[in-house]
Amino acid sequence: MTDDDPLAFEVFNEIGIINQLTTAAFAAVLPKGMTIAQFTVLNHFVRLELEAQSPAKLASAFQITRPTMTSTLARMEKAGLVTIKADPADGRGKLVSLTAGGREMRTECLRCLAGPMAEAQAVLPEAVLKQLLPLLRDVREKLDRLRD
Amino acid sequence: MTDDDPLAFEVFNEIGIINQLTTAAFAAVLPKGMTIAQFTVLNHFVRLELEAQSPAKLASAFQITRPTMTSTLARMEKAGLVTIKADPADGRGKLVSLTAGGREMRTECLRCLAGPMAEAQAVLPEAVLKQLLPLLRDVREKLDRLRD
DNA sequence: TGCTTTTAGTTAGATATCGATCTATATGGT
DNA sequence: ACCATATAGATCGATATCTAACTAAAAGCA
Repeated sequence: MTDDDPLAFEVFNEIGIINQLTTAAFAAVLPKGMTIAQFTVLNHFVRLELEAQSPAKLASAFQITRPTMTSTLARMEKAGLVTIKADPADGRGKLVSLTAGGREMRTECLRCLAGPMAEAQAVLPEAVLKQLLPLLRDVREKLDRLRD
Repeated sequence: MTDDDPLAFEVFNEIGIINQLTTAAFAAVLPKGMTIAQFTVLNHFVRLELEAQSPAKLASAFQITRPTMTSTLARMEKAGLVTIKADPADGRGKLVSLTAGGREMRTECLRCLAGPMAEAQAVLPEAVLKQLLPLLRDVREKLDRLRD
């Protein structure tokens, strides 16, 4: 807003607002009971063609803490979107798998997201997005490396 | 991650991750009990040199809903960071003001944030940030307009 | 004036998120 | 083999966020 802020601060501020606007818009159109967090998990399994994955790996893939993933997975299991079994190879671990219902829900979510997505793409010039993507990837990777 | 995603989707995804990384890093260093949301309110008052502001205007400034602002302000009032009075000019409204304690807390937060901020700026080339800022502002404004 | 609509704020209920802490199991070093 | 450390999950308590629904007051309009 003002000029006396560090550049990075203003960048992070814009990013925060954009994140809020997009997640709110997307969440609003998802099927009743579905959330972005849950959709993200469904999408992860399908896109990477995973059979089974541990909660810890899922948490780390999305940069969230294990307790967060525990609670999200519990809701997803309750909703019949995933199954959670003990890991036979590791007494501490669990293995999460997608159910058929989870797969269908992911497809349904994609259908629901298409509208807002198209709206966004309609107002955002492709040139801007193409410029943004590599810059954001660079920032994300550098911040990610900073994390440890 | 994969190539078959719409460009905008990937951009929003990167933005989401960056947001998560930065807010987590900043939140971690704030004084006990302080949060990003509360700091943002403190900062807003000081930067814009506001005497008093209604909760509704604050909510709209940060793109959050009024219920969210209600709860954040309630915690801030309890912590002695702001005062909340009835608006004499509008029977429905309230007026929020910073207390001396709130002002001090904002300064203290800035001190705490300086470290992580410097770390971030150290790894993020200024050139990249300078390129990013106008692009992000453009995207934010367009998405914001889409909201209504 | 009086009714309708809009706006401000709150309350309730839900999810996501975190840090701190606990239990159980695995791993590593002596 | 044994003990110390590290890792996987779960539990707890807190905050931020949303939508839906409610109350009260202002604004608009006939």
